[in-house]
Amino acid sequence: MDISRDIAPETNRSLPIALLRAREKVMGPIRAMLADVGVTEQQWRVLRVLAERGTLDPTEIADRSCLLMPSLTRILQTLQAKGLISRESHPTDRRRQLVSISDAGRQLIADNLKESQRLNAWLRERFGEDKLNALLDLLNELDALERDPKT
Amino acid sequence: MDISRDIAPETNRSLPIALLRAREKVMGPIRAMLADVGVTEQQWRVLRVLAERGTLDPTEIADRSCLLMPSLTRILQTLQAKGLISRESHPTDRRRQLVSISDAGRQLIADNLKESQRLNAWLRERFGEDKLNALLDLLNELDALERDPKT
DNA sequence: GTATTATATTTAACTTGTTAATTAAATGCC
DNA sequence: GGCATTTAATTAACAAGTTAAATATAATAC
Repeated sequence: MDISRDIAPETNRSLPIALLRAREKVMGPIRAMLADVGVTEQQWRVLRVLAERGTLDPTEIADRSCLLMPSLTRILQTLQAKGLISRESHPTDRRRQLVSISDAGRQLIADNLKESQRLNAWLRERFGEDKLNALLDLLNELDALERDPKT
Repeated sequence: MDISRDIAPETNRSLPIALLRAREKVMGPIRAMLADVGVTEQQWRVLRVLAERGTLDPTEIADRSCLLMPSLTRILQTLQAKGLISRESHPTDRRRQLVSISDAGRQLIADNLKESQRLNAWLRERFGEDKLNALLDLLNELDALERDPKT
C-alpha cells in the first residue's frame, strides 16, 4: 500500500505551504525590524490600522488587521500597558469600546515607517513591480471566492 | 501630523495581509475536516511528509513541513502519544532520531485523502486551473528570492 | 587524547492562533 | 414592562509560533 503516489501536491505545489513560505519570506525582515522596537508583527498591524483609520472599535480592528477577537483582546491589553493606544467606552453602546492610537504609538510608527518602506521597495525591485501586482491581484481574487466548498 | 497618507499600502495591497487572508481562505475548510479527526493542520502536515518521504529525521521534517524545531518537538510528542508515528534513535549518530509514520497514521491519511483532494479540486475549479498555477509559480518565485534585504 | 567548536534536539518563556464558553449590554417580540 | 434572542467583548484551555538558552553528542583542531 504505497500511499505516496496518491498524496496530493508536492509541497512546492501545495498552495497552503507555498503561502506559508512566501509569507515567511516577506515577514522575516519586517519582524526583525520590529523586534528591535519591542512590538510584535500583530501589534504593529493593529497600530497601523489605527493610524490609518483613526478611532475604531475592536471588532473593526480585528477585521482590518486579520486577527481573531481573543487574540486582539490580549494585544489591546499589551498595547495599552505599553501606552501605545488608549481606550474609552462607547458613549451610547456600553458593550463597545473606542480604541485610538496614542502619540507614543504614532511616534513608533513614524520611527519605523521609513525602514518599512525600504523593505517594501526592496521587494518591489527584487521581485518586479508587475509580478508583485499580479500576485496581489491573484491573492485578492482568491480571497474574494465564496466561502463554503461544501455547497 | 496626519500620518495616514504616508502609510504604506492599504491592507488589500499589503502582501503580508493578502497572504494571510488567502491562506485562511484555503485552510479554513481543511482545518474543519481535520478537526473532525482530531489532528491539527500542523500535525497533518507532518504526517503527510512522513507518508510521502518515509522515515526522516526531525530536522528534515521541520524543513519540509515548514515548522520550527521547537514546534516540531511538541508535535512529535503529541503524534507519538496518539500512536500515529514511531521514533527510534539514529544507529550511528545518537543526537538524531528517525521518525516513521505508523499504520494508524497511514490509515488516518487514507481516511482523509479523498476529502482533501475534493477540497483541492473545488479550489481548482472555482479559482481556475490557470490562475492557480500562475499563483503557485509567483509564490515559489518569491520564495526563491535571496534572503537578505539589508545588502 | 583533550579542548574547542559545531550540530541535533529539547526546554523555557512569552505571544498568538483557535474553538468554545461566558459575561454584559442591546434589541426584538409579546 | 418582561423575556428570549442577538451582539460585543472577554475568559479559558490548549496548540503552535518565536527567540534564546540549555543539553547532549559529533566532529575538528591541536
